[in-house]
Parts: sequence; C-alpha cells; structure tokens
Amino acid sequence: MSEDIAPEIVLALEIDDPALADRLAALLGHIAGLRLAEPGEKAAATIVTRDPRIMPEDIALTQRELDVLALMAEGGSNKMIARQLGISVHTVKFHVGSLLDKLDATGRTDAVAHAARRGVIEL
Amino acid sequence: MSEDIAPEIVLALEIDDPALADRLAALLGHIAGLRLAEPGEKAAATIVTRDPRIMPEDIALTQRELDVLALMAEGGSNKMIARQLGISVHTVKFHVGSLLDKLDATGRTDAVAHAARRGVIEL
DNA sequence: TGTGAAACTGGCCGGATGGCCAGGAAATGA
DNA sequence: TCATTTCCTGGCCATCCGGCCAGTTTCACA
Repeated sequence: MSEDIAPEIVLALEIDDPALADRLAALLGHIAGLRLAEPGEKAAATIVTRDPRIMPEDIALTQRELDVLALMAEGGSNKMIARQLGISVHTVKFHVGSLLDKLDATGRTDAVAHAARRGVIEL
Repeated sequence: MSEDIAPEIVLALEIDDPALADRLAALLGHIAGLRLAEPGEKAAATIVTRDPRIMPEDIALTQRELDVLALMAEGGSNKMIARQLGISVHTVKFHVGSLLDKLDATGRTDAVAHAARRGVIEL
C-alpha cells in the first residue's frame, strides 16, 4: 500500500439545524487526516441529522405488526406474507387492518410510506 | 440553561466499510466536545456512507409516470389519481403498469418502495 | 379467578388492482 | 412523409384488498 500515511477523509455535512452544523464544523474543521467537503464535492461519508422525525412514541406497533409491515414494504402480498410468517391470510389481513388504523393510512402503500417517513421502517 | 459549557455532541457511526469506520472512529474518538455514540444510544447526528445507490440513469421515467408515481406514494387510489390528473382510470392503470415494469415491482406498494430507495421520489 | 391485550382463524362481499386485448391523437425527428 | 414515442381511452376478467361480522387461544396482570 502506498497511502499508509493517511489519505485524508472527506466528510460532508448535511445538517438542518444551523447551530448544530456550526458546532460540528468548528469541531471538525481542523483535525489532521480529516477535511470537510466543499459544497458539491464528493465525500467519503456524510453527517446527517438523525431524523427528528415525527414519531409520537413509536406509535405502539406490536411485534407481529412490525413483521407484517416489513414484508409489506418488500412488496409482499397478503398471501406471500401469510406463507412467510406461517399464518393464515385472514390473520395477515387482520394485522394489516390494525396497521392501517394505527398509521392512519388509506391502504398498504400509504401505510408503508407513512411508516418509512416516520422511521418505523427502513426502506 | 445549565449545560452551556459544552453540550457534547454525540455522533453515531453507520459505516459499512470497516476500514473507513475504524479510521473515523480513531480520528473522532478523542475530540473535546464530541463523543461517539454507544451502540443503541441516541445520537444528535449520524455519519453515513453516501449511498452509491443503484440508479442506472434515472431509469427513464416519463413525466406522466412521475406524476402518477408521486400520487401513488401519497396513497392515492387509481380513481383518485385519475381525478387529480384529469385523466381516466384506464390511463392511470396504463401508467401504473409501465411503472411496475420499469421499477421491476410486484405491485404499487413495491413500486413506491423501490422508487424511494433509489431516490426517484422523496417520501 | 377474572379481565384484558395480542394473536390467530373463518365467512362474506364490494370495490380496487393489475394484466390482457384493442385502439386513437399529438409531437418529434429521420 | 413515415416512424417512433408518449399519452390517452376502452372492455374484459381473475385476483387481491380491505372492511364487516363472528369466534378461539394464550399469556400477563390484577
């Protein structure tokens, strides 16, 4: 290896909160082996704000609902989800119904979108 | 305020590349006013690798398909989308069909998830 | 022991979804 | 002018979805 000296890591900053962004920039601005990216520059990694996403209190989803939700996000049909979880289609529908209620969604697509928005699931 | 002395910023590290993660951890490990988050700890910000997300070249969606896609992501039914865009339900189905093809999705929920994943739409 | 929450299952049914067929209209560029 | 692309519309139909009804089991907690 030729660059065992320290190939300077370029970090990008994508923080909404101006105060936090400033403090981070100040702290990270003069560290050897590390540099903040110029606007538009390609960075090795990015510092992002951890979703202060609206998430009242996890909206209290049960474990099973989370299972179903995850498979919904993968595009699974009720039938496929039922097979995956080893339960009946009726039960899947039951959980989907609960999810639509709790997530205030109009359908499964909306439910997945809502859940993703508030960080309940990761797409 | 009692902690105006240095509210120590907690940073989380979510890097796939072990080498990069190690170097960052080493660099950031002992900076005054900054601390790396314990596993599971809530952090003020997170360092992530910049998604080299698979996005061949925007996957060439037409404007109308983007319109339909956006409304799908809002949980709109074919009927609602048709009303919104002032076109027939049949035409909406037509565009939805094209989207399923291009996004390689099994259904509208999967299509929205795929599109969100590769940055075609923003949830 | 009772009480409640969670998970599970079933039937029924109107409406939504997605795939197939067929076509027409307008704009772009060869 | 012709060809291509995009957008638009229709019918038909098997399947899926979601909401309604009803019920059972299991487990934790009072």
